[in-house]
Amino acid sequence: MPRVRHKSLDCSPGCAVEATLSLIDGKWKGVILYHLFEGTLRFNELRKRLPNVTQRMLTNQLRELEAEQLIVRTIFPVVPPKVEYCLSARGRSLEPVIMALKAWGDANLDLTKPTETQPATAA
Amino acid sequence: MPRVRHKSLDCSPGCAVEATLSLIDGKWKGVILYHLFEGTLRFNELRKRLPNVTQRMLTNQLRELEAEQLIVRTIFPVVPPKVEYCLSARGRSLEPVIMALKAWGDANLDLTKPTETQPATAA
DNA sequence: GCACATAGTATCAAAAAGGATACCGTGACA
DNA sequence: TGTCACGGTATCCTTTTTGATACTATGTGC
Repeated sequence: MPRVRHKSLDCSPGCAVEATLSLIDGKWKGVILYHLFEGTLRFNELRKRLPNVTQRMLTNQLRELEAEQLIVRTIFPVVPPKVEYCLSARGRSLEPVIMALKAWGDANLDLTKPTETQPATAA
Repeated sequence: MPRVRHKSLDCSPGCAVEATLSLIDGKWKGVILYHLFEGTLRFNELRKRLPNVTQRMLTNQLRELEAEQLIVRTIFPVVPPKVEYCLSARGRSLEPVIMALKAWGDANLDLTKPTETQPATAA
């Protein structure tokens, strides 16, 4: 059982909000989950989608998500090593949360992709 | 400007998820926002609704939420001091997010209120 | 033998988040 | 004068999260 954000929330109203947040609030977790909604991905595939993530952080966060049973990690007995990650049913049920987060971010935050897709027209 | 969770997300797909999370992921922020959806609250009213929160943490988190323009802090020129907190329009637009978090937590997490409402039947 | 691909692990350090506790300023009232 | 209500602030400390960097194990192919 990883980090417990609140020792005891005494389940006052709203505690479910905090409890859910505590499962997904580590750096990169939100975006990891977002990408896994598209389907199963391997370690390096995930890594390529997350700019600037370190191996260590990616591993750590994946392990925590796994421990909370939000994702499933499948190890293949082959060489080179092959490991796949996909959402569990429980993880998949977070879709409304993740999509609400994305929708709010898209609507309310100025997230500009410097170049690459949209050449400096809105930058 | 408080903590920046990612120096630069380069706005890869899904970065809005992380960006939004970074605004609400401090301890107590989720539940603070939840309570403010019911309406304006004073410092001590909030405090009473959050078991175990320290003054320091409550103040800090409120200040951060204010800095991100999610809440509005109104100071009344009276003694004893009177300060009110309410959601900004921007903060109010987070309702789908907060409610999705709560719904998921209610459905998927075993949040048992030790006693008070339900005398030790499920504890 | 070496290089490769893959998914890590190990170790140390820096930065950030959160906790504990005492203290503070103001006007009003007895 | 002291006490009260209120919303803090100050200070020091502990814990957690994240970062940086080097190293690892395995089979395969040259």
